[in-house]
Amino acid sequence: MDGKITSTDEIAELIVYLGRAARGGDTGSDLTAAQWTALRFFARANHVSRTPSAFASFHATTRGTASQTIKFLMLKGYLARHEAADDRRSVRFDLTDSGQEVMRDDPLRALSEAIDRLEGGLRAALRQALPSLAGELANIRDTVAFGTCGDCRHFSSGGTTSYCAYVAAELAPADLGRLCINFAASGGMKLALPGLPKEIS
Amino acid sequence: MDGKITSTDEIAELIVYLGRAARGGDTGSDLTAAQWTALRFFARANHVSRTPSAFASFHATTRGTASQTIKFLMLKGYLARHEAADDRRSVRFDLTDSGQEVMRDDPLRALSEAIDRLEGGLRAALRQALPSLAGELANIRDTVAFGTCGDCRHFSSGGTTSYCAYVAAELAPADLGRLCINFAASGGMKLALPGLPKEIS
DNA sequence: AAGATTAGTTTCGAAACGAAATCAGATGTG
DNA sequence: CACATCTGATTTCGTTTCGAAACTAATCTT
Repeated sequence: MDGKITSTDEIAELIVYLGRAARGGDTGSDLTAAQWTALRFFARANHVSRTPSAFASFHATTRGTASQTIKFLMLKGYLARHEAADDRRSVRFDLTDSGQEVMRDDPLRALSEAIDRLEGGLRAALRQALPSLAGELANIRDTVAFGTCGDCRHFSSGGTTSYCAYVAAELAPADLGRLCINFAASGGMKLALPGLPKEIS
Repeated sequence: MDGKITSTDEIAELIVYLGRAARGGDTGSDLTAAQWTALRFFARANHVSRTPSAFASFHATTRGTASQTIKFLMLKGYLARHEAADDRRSVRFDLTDSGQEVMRDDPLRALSEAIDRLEGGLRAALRQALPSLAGELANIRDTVAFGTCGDCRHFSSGGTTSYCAYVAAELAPADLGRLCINFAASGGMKLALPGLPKEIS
């Protein structure tokens, strides 16, 4: 195998390039790239996933580093810390009003705008291809994948209600489009079971 | 505008997520993420773009930081330094044989494999959508875009020959799929002209 | 009850980074 | 030509980020 550049490699590199180009936008705010990623994660994760460990896993870093990032956001007043009721080791972080507000300056908005200007068919293709890629990559790497409840195998829709078989409970409608650490792709992928679900707090 | 999560935002976040998830793969090699990005860049940039400045622009960092990363790769013996013939301030870095070899352990390979397993239509859509996104994003940000010669406005194909209007010279066939710092999207985008082209050395 | 796991945090050293200063060569203007 | 300006590359310095490891506490397993 020589160093030939294939079309596939070009795509892979473009994804990395876009991801990096989008992260630092200098919107004048005072958050670093890691802090933006964390704030974004806590804004978009469902309530069982808004923990330091889940964020560390999502961000492919250690829990220690994740703790530091979160601590800073808490000092800034963008995140509020809540202790879980069922497991006293666990904590959950939610965006404060001030955190919601600063999210409006998310530098990722520029990328979103670029996506909005894409031709509709291409955007639909992205909407289909990227989650699939995330699942495949997690499979190859043998790590946990992230995805939204609506795309998850544990999810089932019964008429007007939404149910998650993993936490064995009804889902809030808002959670349908949210990230979950217990995500399992609908295809034939392996589950990553770290134990079994607890009550939702 | 409240904090509602749109499908477009999901796509943007997925791109960032994939870009980060792909970067650190722990292939057992001794390169950091920044060093991998640099090595990959010098492996895939055409010969007028294999300079510290071009890499700094590509990687959205300063020339100083870029110099350090490159210096390390040179100490490792992965990059060779060549002084440009036409402009004696300028230097060019090329992969050594040893650099070519270590590229086989590129952690990005996992993402490439995932892309390879995509259904063909989706892969083609990515191949079309991502360069377009890169151009749009650069446009919004008012920065320089990167793209391959084959997608570039300066490029024209005359039968068996390939020509670049920017350097006013024939293109090596291998450069067609290579990154160029003088890239201009085919659409109606602005040019970033830092002067005018010199001879190719 | 004892050991193993898991969640979260803290500490510490290495790496990345931005800003600024330096130097050499190239370009532009009067 | 002389002078100012600009560009490409590098070095230094201080700050920030990050990963690894150590640590505490709670939970799970047997």
